[in-house]
Amino acid sequence: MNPLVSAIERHVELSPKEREAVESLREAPLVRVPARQTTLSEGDNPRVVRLLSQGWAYRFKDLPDGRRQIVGLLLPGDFFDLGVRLVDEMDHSIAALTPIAYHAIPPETIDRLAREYPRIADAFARHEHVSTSIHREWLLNLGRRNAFERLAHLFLEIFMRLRASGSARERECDCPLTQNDLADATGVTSVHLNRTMQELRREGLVELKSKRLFIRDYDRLTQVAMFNPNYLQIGRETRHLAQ
Amino acid sequence: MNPLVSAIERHVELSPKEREAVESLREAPLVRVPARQTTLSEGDNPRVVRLLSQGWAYRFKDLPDGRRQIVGLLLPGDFFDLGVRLVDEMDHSIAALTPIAYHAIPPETIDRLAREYPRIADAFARHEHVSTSIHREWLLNLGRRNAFERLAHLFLEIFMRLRASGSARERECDCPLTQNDLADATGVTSVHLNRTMQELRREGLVELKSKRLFIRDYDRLTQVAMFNPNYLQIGRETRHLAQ
DNA sequence: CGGTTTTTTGATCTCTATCAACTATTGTGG
DNA sequence: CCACAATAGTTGATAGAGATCAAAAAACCG
Repeated sequence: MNPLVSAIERHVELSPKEREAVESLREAPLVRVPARQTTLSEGDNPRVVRLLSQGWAYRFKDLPDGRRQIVGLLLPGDFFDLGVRLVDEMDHSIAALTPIAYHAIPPETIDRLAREYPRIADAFARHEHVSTSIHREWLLNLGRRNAFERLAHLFLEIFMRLRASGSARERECDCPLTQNDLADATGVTSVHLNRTMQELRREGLVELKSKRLFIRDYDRLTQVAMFNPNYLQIGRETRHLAQ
Repeated sequence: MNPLVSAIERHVELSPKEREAVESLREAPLVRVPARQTTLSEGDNPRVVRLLSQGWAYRFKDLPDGRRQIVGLLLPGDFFDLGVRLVDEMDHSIAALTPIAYHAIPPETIDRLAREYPRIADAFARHEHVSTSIHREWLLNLGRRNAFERLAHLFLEIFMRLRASGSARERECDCPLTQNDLADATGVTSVHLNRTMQELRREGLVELKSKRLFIRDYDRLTQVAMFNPNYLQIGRETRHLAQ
């Protein structure tokens, strides 16, 4: 199953015709960006809707003095801002984490699809809604969880999102983030992140080696992270697979 | 100028007919909620779109062990989740900060308005988009600013948002949050928040007394907060007033 | 294989949490 | 309008999580 269709079908069931319409988005020009390159900067005026086809990217913001915060991860099948056409200045930046390829879709195509197929419009809206819910969960993460819990939570989110798109195995998945990236996502320094990661490892909860994440104790991990998957709006059947 | 119309008109210019259509939202039944009451809980299935007419509210999430994080403020004129009809489980809760009154609008009314008046649909979308941008700025706030900078930033956001809706004076505005609320919004304890607030006062930046916020040194405040108003998408003319 | 990036370690400092009063302010019923 | 209760703000002492700085070890890459 390809992550693009499933990212939409996770939200609504599609008729064959609708699925075909969604698939047609893949005809939009494909743009490749090397790893670690910023593809969209705060202040830019984005002119197309982007649909991530391959690779991982992240949203980030930075402060004048160089402090940086990753505010979200983009996985294959994710849109970068469906509502972007309405906005004239990006409030944040987006960079490739790995080499990526995205489809550059003219906003009119999105509008047309949404107009012709109300269920697809709903799916787009839900996709945006989930992105926002994720932001809120991250706010809780940064504001009220400690480093250990935060990292546990982040790993679980990655694992759950990948599994929902069919890209994870039973208890492992890709995770191309460096400790530096993880530190920028969890709001700690990389030194402290390193120590926190060792603790997760020592506790037999999670291991990360050669860009691959291994969940060693799923139950205890969800417990220490106080992970409640409802914010991801993953359907019942998918959530069921979690057990 | 009433905050409802201006909240929409901030985003797009309306024709008299469009303005009338927006005004018609105020015919929706008005619901009153006493201060400090939770009006919508995580897990609930919201059936209407709510438009805050009077008073302040906040979004929050909490952890099983009682830690709580405020993830956003709702001011008069704000919608609580236009996209709510698409969702079957709230990912967060909403509570009244002061006594509030909101309009309970059937989702069909929103849909109809959006269908009939594309510019209003755009305004709705922008409103949602700004809410999301605010979440991202808060992520930066919690992840990378220290307590002093965070609080300075929060005060500026409140001031700027109120001023954009015409509810602030030159250098002061309402601010009904207790120190406990401010602590929950900035991710620190109330004791530490108290000390941070004293420092802001001592430095001659901001004062808060009897629920009223006084900006004592706007320039230095924006500087220490590293405040960049672009995320609020406040129009050029409004931003101009900031000086 | 040599150079770069990433991970790891140790020592020390600082910011924020915690706990436990205490004071001031606000609000309410008599 | 006062009295008292409840809420909100303040203080001090101490503990702990996470930051900082500097450098070494390990992994990765062309």
